[in-house]
Amino acid sequence: MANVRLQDVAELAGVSMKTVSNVVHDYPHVSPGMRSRVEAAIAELGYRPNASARRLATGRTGMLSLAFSDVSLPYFAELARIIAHLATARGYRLLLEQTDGTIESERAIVSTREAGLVDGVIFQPSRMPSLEIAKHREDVPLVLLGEGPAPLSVDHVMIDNEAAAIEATAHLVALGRRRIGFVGHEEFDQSVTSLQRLTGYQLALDAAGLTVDMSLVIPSAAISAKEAADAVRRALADGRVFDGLVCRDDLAAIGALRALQEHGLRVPEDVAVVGWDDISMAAFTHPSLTTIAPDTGQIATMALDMLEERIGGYTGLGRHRIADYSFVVRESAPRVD
Amino acid sequence: MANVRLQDVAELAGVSMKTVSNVVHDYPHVSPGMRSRVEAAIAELGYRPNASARRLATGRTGMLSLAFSDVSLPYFAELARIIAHLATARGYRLLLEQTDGTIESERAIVSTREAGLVDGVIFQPSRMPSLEIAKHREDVPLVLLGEGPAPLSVDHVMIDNEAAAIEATAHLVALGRRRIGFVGHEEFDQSVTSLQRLTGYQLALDAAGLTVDMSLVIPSAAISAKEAADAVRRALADGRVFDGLVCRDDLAAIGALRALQEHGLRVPEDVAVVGWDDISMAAFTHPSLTTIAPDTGQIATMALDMLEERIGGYTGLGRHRIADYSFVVRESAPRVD
DNA sequence: TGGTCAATTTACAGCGCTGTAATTGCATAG
DNA sequence: CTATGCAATTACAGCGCTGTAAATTGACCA
Repeated sequence: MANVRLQDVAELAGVSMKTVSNVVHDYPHVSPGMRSRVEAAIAELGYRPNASARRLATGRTGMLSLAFSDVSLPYFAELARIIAHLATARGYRLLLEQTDGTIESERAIVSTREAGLVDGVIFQPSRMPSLEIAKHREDVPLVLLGEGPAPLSVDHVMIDNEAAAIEATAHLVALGRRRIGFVGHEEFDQSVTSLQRLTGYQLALDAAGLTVDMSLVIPSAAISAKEAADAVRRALADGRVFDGLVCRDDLAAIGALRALQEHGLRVPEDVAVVGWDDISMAAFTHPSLTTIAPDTGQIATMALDMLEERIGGYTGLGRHRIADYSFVVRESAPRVD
Repeated sequence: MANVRLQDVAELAGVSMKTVSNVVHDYPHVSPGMRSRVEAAIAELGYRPNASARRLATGRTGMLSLAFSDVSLPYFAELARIIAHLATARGYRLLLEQTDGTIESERAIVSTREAGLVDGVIFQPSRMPSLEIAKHREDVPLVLLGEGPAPLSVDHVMIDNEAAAIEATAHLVALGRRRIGFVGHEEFDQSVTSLQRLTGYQLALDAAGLTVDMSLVIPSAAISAKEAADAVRRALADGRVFDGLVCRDDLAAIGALRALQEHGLRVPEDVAVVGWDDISMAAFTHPSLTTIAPDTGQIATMALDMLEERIGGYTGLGRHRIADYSFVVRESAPRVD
């Protein structure tokens, strides 16, 4: 059971280490006789290759790390699932890194203390602007998710947050809503994501000839259903009146739904609500959520494609890819007839 | 920028490799002068230790793998979050492995092809019985989550599913419910978890002098809100009548809530619902969910404690630890007055 | 019987770091 | 002024695998 080495297998089979190595790797030019002899020896000794040694010799780890604030946020969990699957299909294992949205952890992601830990990193920052990321960057291939355009020395994948926010807001306008609020962005220390969505919201109101009423822009102490619900409760208690709500994400929408219902307001009759992310739960809330659905499969694929190109040695400028999204209409803000 | 080695730093500082290594590791017996000289050289060259080489030399990887069916299930995502945090605090990084609940992937988890990939594995099986796990087991430290008691050569952490199911069911009985169903377990190929919960449900009904009506035991095609909702919809369309529902997990409960509401039934007035897991969403559904809340922090801590003992060389028999849970009463099955 | 060429197989030098054992330097005691 | 002991530092042999280049084998043909 103790550590069996390539050497041991080689001795038992009476061949060189390299031949055993070739058999293990299905190297084509190995004669059938040799192959079966070696395989027998491998089976007899219960040999298993040592990953660390292989990595040291080849310089590749076969691992990618995926970094974002918090896996327990459904959007990230669902994204992690997809990326993990695709990465596995490409022969990589996935390391999970949570930053909790603190800038220190984010810096730690970008400037790794150790070399040779992973072959590449997929990172969705929430605090660091890409300018700083570009500076801190070490020589590990890196692809950013969900960041805005910026001094690009690093690859990016994102959806057009602004356009999506415009679409969501315009949908509420088309439903005849006039007092449309925005819910769930950070109160201070705005993330780039929230900012882009807010911008789209404002642009759409503007285009519809509506003015933004700042009392209807309701920040939340954190990205969570709880904080969003609290924020909306306070706004309602405060006497704010709205007939439509664009939410920073589905969690905020779920919190808002809850607060509205507690307050005796009907969704969508009294207040129409649009969420963001299309987490799987969005189809099962009551009412179900109309929401922006980023094409996470495409996001994951684009990110992995670019990452593999970098790993393969590509050193061009940062690329900036826009992934698709769709607008999923459900009960909380039904289709316009 | 190219690879700087310990050797390079040593030459620049005019000392031996080992001294540099000692500085890097904060080895106590290094004179202050030497230390600062070496640190200057490290900074000048931008040296970063190579993880693979270190691992090969020490035999430790500093990585744990966490394996379960699917990170996008909220319970697992939330568990992963906690385990990742605690693991980080103990100096480990977490590798994510999803099995999709297939027995092949589960076998792959237990009988790793490569040695030296991770120092230990935390694994929540959904298909493999622990007897088979015990057989397939390679020599990587392993702790199982959520498995039932069984031929124990492997460590386990679980909550008392049966007792919790009894408590949940008894709560509905105490609310005066007499036609209590069970929702959301697998239709075929029952997971151990579902089985234990079903057993508790039956025992509690039995203890209350109620007979189990098999038409109220509603399996679901998969562990998801969607399938649970479909199953409940079919049951209702079928004319089945119930006034209480014990759900295999919160996802099933959320699906059930949705199907009941579509059918015009009020929760909890017409049907009281109890979920399981206390995922963070459980407090924000409408109505919020009464649910079994496993102490995931404790589960994670126990698992890591045992795993570290194994990594440290402990080779005793498998231990079987029972973690706490609490019963959280919310709107979907309110407190008995 | 060689000669030629391609298919197999091998020897060996690292990959970069750590553990062990040995060595050096230096202060204190005798 | 030497003996003693301890702290600081070093030399070096691996950890187990792979890539390279060279060696061997064998088939086939002249």
